[in-house]
Amino acid sequence: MVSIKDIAKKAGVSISTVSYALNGSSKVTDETSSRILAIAQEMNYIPNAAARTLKKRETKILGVFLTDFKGDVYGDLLDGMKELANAQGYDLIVCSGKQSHRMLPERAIDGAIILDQAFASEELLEYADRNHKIVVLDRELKHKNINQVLLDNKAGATLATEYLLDRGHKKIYIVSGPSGSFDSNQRMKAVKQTLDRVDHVEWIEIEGDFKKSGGEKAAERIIKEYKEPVAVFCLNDEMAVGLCNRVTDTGLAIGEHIHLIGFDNIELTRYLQPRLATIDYSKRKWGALAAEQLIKLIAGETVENERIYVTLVEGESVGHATKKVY
Amino acid sequence: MVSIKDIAKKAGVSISTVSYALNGSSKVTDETSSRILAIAQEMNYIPNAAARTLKKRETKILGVFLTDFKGDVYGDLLDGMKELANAQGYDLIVCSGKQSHRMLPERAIDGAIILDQAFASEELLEYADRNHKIVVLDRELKHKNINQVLLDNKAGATLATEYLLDRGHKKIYIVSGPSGSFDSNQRMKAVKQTLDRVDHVEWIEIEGDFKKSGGEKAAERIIKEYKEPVAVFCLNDEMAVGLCNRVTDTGLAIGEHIHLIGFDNIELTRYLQPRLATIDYSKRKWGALAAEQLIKLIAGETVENERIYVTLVEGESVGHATKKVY
DNA sequence: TTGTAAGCGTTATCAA
DNA sequence: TTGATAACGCTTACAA
Repeated sequence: MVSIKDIAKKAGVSISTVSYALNGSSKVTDETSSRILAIAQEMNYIPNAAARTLKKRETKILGVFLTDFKGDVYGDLLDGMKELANAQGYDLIVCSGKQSHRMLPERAIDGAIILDQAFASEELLEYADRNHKIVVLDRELKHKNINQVLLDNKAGATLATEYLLDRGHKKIYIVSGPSGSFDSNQRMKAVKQTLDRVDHVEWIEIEGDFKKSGGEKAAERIIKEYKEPVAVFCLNDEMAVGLCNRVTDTGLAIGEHIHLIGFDNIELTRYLQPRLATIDYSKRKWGALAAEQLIKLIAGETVENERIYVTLVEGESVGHATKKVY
Repeated sequence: MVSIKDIAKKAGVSISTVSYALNGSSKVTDETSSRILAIAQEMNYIPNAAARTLKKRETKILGVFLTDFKGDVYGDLLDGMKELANAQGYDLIVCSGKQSHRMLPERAIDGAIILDQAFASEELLEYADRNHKIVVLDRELKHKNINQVLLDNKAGATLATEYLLDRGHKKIYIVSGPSGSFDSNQRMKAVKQTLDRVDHVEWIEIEGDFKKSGGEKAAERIIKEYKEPVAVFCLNDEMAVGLCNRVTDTGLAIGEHIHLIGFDNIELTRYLQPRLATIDYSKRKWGALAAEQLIKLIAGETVENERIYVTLVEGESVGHATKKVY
């Protein structure tokens, strides 16, 4: 491995001069500088990240922590983060699993973006106490070293619920996420608030898991209980997909007997028939904003918590209820 | 930041004793050791990765390089890698984009797994020459520091083609991947070999891109040229999904007018109607094997190139051709 | 069993 | 403008 020492020897200068030259400092003459640069090139010099990090106490790397590498939400989100990070001179790495948590306290990364309910809040607070910078996308956490960039779940869930109500539906199933999920809980709360304000609407909560299997299970129950057209709000699209899938085997039709709306607008839904009504938001922007906030935190700037806005996407999966008189 | 120096001071021992204790060396008495460990705990000591790496010249981190963070193939593949890596004491990080390449030469990782056609082979060979360890999943590359773990594309493409032939199809469209893709080229070659051996079969190649849009475009051409039932082999599932999607708008039916087979068995296809015939392989095993080979390379062991075996998954997307007499 | 000290490859301070 | 040198936090050969 060739180090600045080797270059210094070959160039007949000191290591500090080499370091300055390599870092483009104006302290060294253009002449020496270009001579050193040429030698470095010729010797195939590559700086050593560990040494630089040890000295500078920064890696210029951001880490994102995910529950697993599956999941349809991640693509654009990560691309958005990467794009912004790169533009600011940072690299982005994606990690998953408990083992990789150590990267933050051991300073293998300059900061972390969290999208993993399995990453305990207490652990995050510990790291924040040690002055590590964190952005959370999946919970509320108050700390000077932690910033939140959260979806406007309340607006989204309200939008979806009102959409069903506007179309005259009087019986609504809500398929929730796992009980620990922040997004699920927030969405559920908004749904209840909205429904509590109206009369003559029956609603039933079914506990789901944010995965396709949860939607399938919910479908089974709904089919069994089926008497007349009903509406269903799956608190995420992935469950809506599972539900659709399960329903197509039966005589019931989405958008006619079962009126379905989801949340997330994942790519997969574009391949559903009929098109799924859902709640949309820019995953790319979400990622970029998270990265931006993290970089600001690292730079020592104070930042406000941010909110990602959502919109309703209509779809033929929700039709009008057949009129009834009470 | 608390370092071993601080612990040494508090414990009244030297830093080397602290280091030995922390690393569980038997050179130090259990008594001193546990005293030191207690103090370390109490002081909230966390080792510094950069310092350790600088000294030991290893990070215990493996890097995977992907084209982007989208793509349906990755989930299980990455989980498989992570699982094996973790079991062997390694962490896995996922990187994307040219900027992150530096992690390998700068020694921020101990080795790399490549699944990104945009990562030039010349660049990889340079790194290999510098003694960095690499496993490639998307090309053939001969070097003592590079190992290949490739899909058995030939077997898969042959299986798929023969499946269509067995069912009596006489006109077959092949939708290829982008021209630079190793997988596409290998699959295409096997298709041609198989088809060259039979008579009375007409086949047409359509250049695709391995993305949904490529399948959609191919669908448009096939629909325009449609006279009687035809077979289509999309060289990956994602294009098959795009093709299906485009076809459902027309009067033509998959499995009846257009007999379709894909390659990859991505999760998405499970939500297609009718079920897509395709070529399957264990993405999890593929990932695990890649990680295993890389770790062996890093350990200095010599390893043989490996091959991932594939199987045919039948589906209603391919029916029997209506008999014809020539 | 414990301590001393060198060294990993950088950056950065201070002198020259 | 350049050079000597300390320091970053750790591991490890060698000495005590």
